[in-house]
Amino acid sequence: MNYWMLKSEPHVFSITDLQHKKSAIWDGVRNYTARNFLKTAALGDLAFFYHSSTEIPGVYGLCKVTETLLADPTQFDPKSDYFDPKSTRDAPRWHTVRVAFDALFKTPVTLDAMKVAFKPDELMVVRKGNRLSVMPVDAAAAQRLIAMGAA
DNA sequence: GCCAACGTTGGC
DNA sequence: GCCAACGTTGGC
Repeated sequence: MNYWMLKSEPHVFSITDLQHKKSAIWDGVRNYTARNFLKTAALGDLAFFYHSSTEIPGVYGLCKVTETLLADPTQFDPKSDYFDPKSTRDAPRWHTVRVAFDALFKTPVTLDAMKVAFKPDELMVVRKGNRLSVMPVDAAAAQRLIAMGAA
């Protein structure tokens, strides 16, 4: 099983939004590196839900991959901010996953806390200049994050 | 294929 | 709102 970190701006879509919806397609990823990571996600993978561009950025909980290799529907929608005129139904450019709400962290793991707890080579999100919205998390770091969130 | 200009992300 | 650190675009 793989672990991921998924970034979202909470004023657009937050983990409590996901909690209410139960599950959601992770749409709007328009970066090839991030998409390529999403394409390797497998059923049952666990993802850390990261709130970005907010007062206290950090991981607020967990979700789980329940469907893989979905064509992101927003790429076909001319009214969507994520519309991609170069994408066709036959050859979609943007694939993503569906995630289901799993848990809220008892204690959110803030970016500040992650910077203290992890070296840059241990966790991508604390690397300088990192802007990826989808990142892999290795098993050791994942276990530590889960422990920090549950404490 | 190079690279300048431009756009975006996201912390601060 | 600023700006660093990217990624993308398009002329050549």
